[in-house]
This record gives sequence, C-alpha cells and structure tokens, in this order.
Amino acid sequence: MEDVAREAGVSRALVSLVMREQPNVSEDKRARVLEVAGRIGYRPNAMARSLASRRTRTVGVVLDDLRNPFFAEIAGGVEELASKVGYQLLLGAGGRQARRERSALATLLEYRVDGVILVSPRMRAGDIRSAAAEVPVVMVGRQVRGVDADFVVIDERHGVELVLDHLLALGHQRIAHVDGGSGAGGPPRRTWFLRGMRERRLGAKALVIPGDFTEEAGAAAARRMLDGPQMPTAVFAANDLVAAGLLGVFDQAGVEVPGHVSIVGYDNISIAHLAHVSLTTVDQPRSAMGQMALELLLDRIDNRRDSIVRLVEPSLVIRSTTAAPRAGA
Amino acid sequence: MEDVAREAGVSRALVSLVMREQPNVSEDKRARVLEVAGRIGYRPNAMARSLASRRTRTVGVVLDDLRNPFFAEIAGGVEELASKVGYQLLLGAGGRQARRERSALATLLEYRVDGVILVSPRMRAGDIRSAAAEVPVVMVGRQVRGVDADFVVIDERHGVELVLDHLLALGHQRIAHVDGGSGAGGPPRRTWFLRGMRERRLGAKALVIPGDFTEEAGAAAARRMLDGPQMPTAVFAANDLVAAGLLGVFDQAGVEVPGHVSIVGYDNISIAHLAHVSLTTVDQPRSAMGQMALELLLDRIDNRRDSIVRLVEPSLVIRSTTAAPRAGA
DNA sequence: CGCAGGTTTTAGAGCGCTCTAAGCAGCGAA
DNA sequence: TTCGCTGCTTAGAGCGCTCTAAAACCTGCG
Repeated sequence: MEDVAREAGVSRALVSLVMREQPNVSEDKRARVLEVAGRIGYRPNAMARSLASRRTRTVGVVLDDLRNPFFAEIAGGVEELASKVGYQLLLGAGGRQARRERSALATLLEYRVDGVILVSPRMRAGDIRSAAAEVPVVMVGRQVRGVDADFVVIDERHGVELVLDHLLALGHQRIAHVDGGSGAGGPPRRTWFLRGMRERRLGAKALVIPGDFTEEAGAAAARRMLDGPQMPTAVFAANDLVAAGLLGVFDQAGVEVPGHVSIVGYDNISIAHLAHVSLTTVDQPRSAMGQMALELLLDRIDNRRDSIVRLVEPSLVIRSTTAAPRAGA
Repeated sequence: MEDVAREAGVSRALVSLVMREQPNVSEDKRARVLEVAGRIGYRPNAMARSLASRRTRTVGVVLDDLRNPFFAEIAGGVEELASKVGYQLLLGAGGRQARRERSALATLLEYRVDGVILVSPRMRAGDIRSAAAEVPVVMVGRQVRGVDADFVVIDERHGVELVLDHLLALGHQRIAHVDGGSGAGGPPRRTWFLRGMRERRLGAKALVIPGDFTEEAGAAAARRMLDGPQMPTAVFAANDLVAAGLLGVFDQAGVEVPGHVSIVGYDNISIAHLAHVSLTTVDQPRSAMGQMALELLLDRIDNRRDSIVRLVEPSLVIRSTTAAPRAGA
C-alpha cells in the first residue's frame, strides 16, 4: 500500500479510500491510484483490513457433510446470495461427527466471521448456545430451545399433509409409511403421518414400517410388505432413497408401480426426476433455504433483535409413481 | 490476550507461546494460562495471528459449482485431509460462470491463503497463470500448459479402454458413444473411444451421437437410435446422466437393458448404484483426487519445485446394465 | 481580501497477534 | 567472586490495514 501511495504520489490513507471505493476522492487521483495498483500488482490484504475494521464480510457455514447433496445445495444457496452481496464464505464440514463439527465451528470463530450458519448441526445444544453468545447464528433444519439464534425449518406437517391429501384424493386408504428412524425429519414425518391418518379416520389402515434414511431400509421394507398378509395400496417413504429401495425390489418382484402400488418419496433429490425413476415426492426448496438463512443472518448482524423462526413450505411434485389404486386392490 | 496474561500473572508473549503449543513453557504456567483462557472465553484471533506470522494455515478451494455432487465430493476429500492436518478451507464457488470464478479466486487471494486448489476451473489460462505466480496452485481435472502448478487429472484413456475391453469381452461390436460435447471430459472420451475402436479394427462399427452431459441428451440419443436403421448392441454414454436418459427412453419403448442393448455410464454418481438403475459405469476416485490435490499443495507450499502431473486411474464398476448381446442381434 | 462551508487529503494511533533480541534466575566452574 | 551457561520469560517492534481528527485546499460571497 505504501508502495502504491509513493508511486502515485499520494498518502497511504488515500489509497485505502480508493481501495474501499469510498466517495469523496477526486476522479483523477482515484484513476491514478487504480492504475498504479494494477501495474505493480497490489492486492489488499483482507487479514489486515479485517483486523483494523473489526469486520470480515465473511460468514461461516458449518455443514454436517459436504458430500451430502442435500446440504451442498443449501450451501449453494448461501453461496449464491453471498457472492451477490459481497460476502465471502468460510466453510467447515463436520464429516458427520459432532467432534469435528465443534472444531470446525471453533476455527470459524477464530477467523472472527461476522456470523455463522449451522446446517443440521449434530453438536450439543450447549455448544451452539455458547457460539450464539459470541456471534450471530442461524440454524437450518434444526431448532434448539433457549438459543438466541434464528432458525430456518421445514414445515414437516405440511409436507406430510400434502402426501396424504394426494394419496387420498387418488382413492388410497391402506397406506404404509417406511420411517426414517431417529435421524432429522424421521420422527416428525412418522408422527404427522399417524396423526394425519387418524384425523382422516384411517387410523386403522395406517401401517408404519421401521427403517432409516437408506436405500437398503427401503428394500427391506418392500420385502416385508411382499411377505405380509396384505399389501398396502400406497407407500409413503421417509425419503427418496428409501423410495428408490422400494422401487428396486418391487420392480424385480414384478409388482407394478403405480399399477399395483403407489410410492411417494420425500426430498426430491436428483434421482427423483430421472425419467427412469420419475418419483412423486415432496420437494424442499434447499437453495431458497440457504438463501433465507443468509438473509436472516445478515439482518441479525446489523440489528440486534429477537429470535426468528422461518417455516419453509415444502411442495408436492407429482410424477409417475402414484395413481389410483386398482379396482380389485 | 492482555486480559489472560494479567489474570494469569504472566506476560502477553507467554500466553502466545501457550496458545501456539510451543515447547519451553513450564507445565504449571501452561496450565494456568489455559485455565484462565477457558474461564474468560478467550479465543485467539486468526486474523491477527496470520497478519503477524505471514501464514494463514488456510487453503482456498475454487469450485465451478458447489451443487454438482461430483465437485462437492472432491471438496469433501480436500476437507477431510485438511481437517486432519490442521488446515482450514476457504471455499469459493463460481456458479458455473468464469466471471464469478475469477472474483471468487481474487477474494481468496486477498485472504492470503497459503495455496489454492482449482477444481475444473472455467477461467482463462491467463488468469490461472497470474494466480500461480502469486501463490502455490493445484488444479484438478484440467491441465494448462505453461502454468507453474500441479495437476490432478483423470486418465481418460484408461477409463475408455476399460469400457471397450469390457464390452468387447462380452461380444459387442456395434457400439455407440453418446458424447459429452465440449465440456470437460467430453472431447477426450470421444477421441479415445474412436481411436480405441479403430485399434480394435472396429472403426467401421463405431458410432458417435452428439450430446452433452445431460439426461435430456441421453433421451434424445436413445430416440435417435430407436429411429435409426440399426440399433447398436451397446451404448457408451459420456456420463451417468446421459446413461440415465438412455435408460428411461429404452425402458418406455420396451427395449430391454441389458437384453437388447447394454449401457455403460461414466462417473459412478450416486444414482448409478441404485438397485433400480444398477448401472455399469466408470468410477473416478473423487475423494482421493481431492486428497491428492491437497497433498500436492501442501508439499508445494513448503518446497519450491517443478510442476507435477498426477494421473488418476479410474476403474470399471460392473453392474446390471451390461451383458452379452443377443444371439440374433 | 478574508472567511465560512464544503470537499479532499493527510498524519498517526491502533487492531491483536508473532517473533527477535534481550533479560533474568540459578548454578557450576574458573 | 566472577563468569558463562542453560532455561525460561519478557519487552517492544512490527504485520498491513482502517479510521478519527485535523490540515489543506477549494470555491463563492460579503
């Protein structure tokens, strides 16, 4: 910076003004500084800038797992908005371990990020609380009581209702749910499924098959149904992977989808829209969730205010795995 | 830091020594400093540390697109190793535009990252060259002449040879390739396919159908084949998405896979292993590539040396979309 | 010509750390 | 007693920037 100033015949401070695109710099000096900076290859040092200005224009994002496309797309949404508003992202991944997640968060805090977005964090509520005491925090996909942060969460109930309404409108009554175990989204989906069925006076025809969020769980559930006394006419899978597992086994067993049985997934991951799969599923606007999280965070960074919970509405994407049940079924 | 020092009854510098885990600090003082730091919630400021030490222990990663699982997995590999060796990742995404990629890179350089990993960058060679002049650079998936950087590239030829060997061993001769257009990997795969077929004296039976790396391109190619005078007995798709497109259309048209026609994909993305798809495809060790890139970078950071090109060997994953051609075919 | 009122420029004190060189015990040898 | 060690510990000068307060430079007007 010194060099640029000397070369351009101005003071260091003026160079700083120009680099920060501040007003009140005469046009010719600005041009001169820019010319010299470009010529000698001067690049402002973000570290020094942040140290002096106590602002980093950087937000931290902690992902449970970078490889999970679901999380990656949320991060993509954050990134998109961040680059639009001139913020930089510092990314930490937890590798599906609470310990690594904690240390990723600690590192981000050492970098004095202006705020942190936690995507479906695994770490303990206490860790989150103490982070929230230091810096603005927004959480996506998980809500923790008593933490001064904002939340972006899916309206699971609405998602499940969409599925039930769709299946009932087609004429289904005997509906099975392959659940997602204890992972995020599992319990609420199962609960709302059961309650929804009861509210529709179909409590007796509701069947829950335990599983988890994997394709294998779907395959196992399909086999169980095939072996059972009476097949349901429709299956609501806890997520698309489970649905894919169902699809694979039914396909091999010669059970037609949606002829014999309808299948609905959840998440609308990339496989769902493949022509070969064409799964009816519940879409969660991942990218929008990421964007929303950053909006909340930026707002929180410059306004101290109360906690906000933003409920995201999922939508049903109807493809080819659902149809009216067979007359004989 | 001042506060910690005062509270612990030592000098600032001693606190620094403790925080950096340097030797030559008596055990009781170290314990005292750590205790005080924990109690008053002191967290070292990474900015100030980097400013003073001229090292950031941070590497930048520029991804063309965070949402593309292929790139995300490479980044995941980088992340994994980084967290193991105590490095932090600063991530920038290009959003599939050279312009945004450039600016992401510029920001990373302002943060004075110790090195940069460019994953399949779109930007011009000149931009890369000037970055490489400032900081150690490793590129993944693209090789640029005359740039002082390291490279991790896929041995495309080998991947294609694996496919051809597999198909020929099954007895196929009339083989089509749906190409990937001009995107990364497209031209080499097409070239090696044609050359490989010629070398096997099957040049006359090789067919190339233009496409790109999308499912739609696969679907369109499938329709073209169905309308054509003579179906190939096997199709080598430029990537798995294209293969999925083929699969969808063939399925609907009642063409059995692998009965009537065998299909091979490329990339081994998550859809490929689904039971319902079960695609024979070429796997690229994405995670390992990310790790390798970081290894090269770390080595380059502390040893000035010549450019290294690391060739990554892909492997064939045989699943259920390939079989011997029908006798009559 | 002087001066208010504005704009443009500058000096200089930090931001929170690292790192060098110097300081200070304590101890055995000269 | 003095000196030279070893083994900690400490003072203090930066790292490259921002930002405040003040100085310098402009108008235009009385």
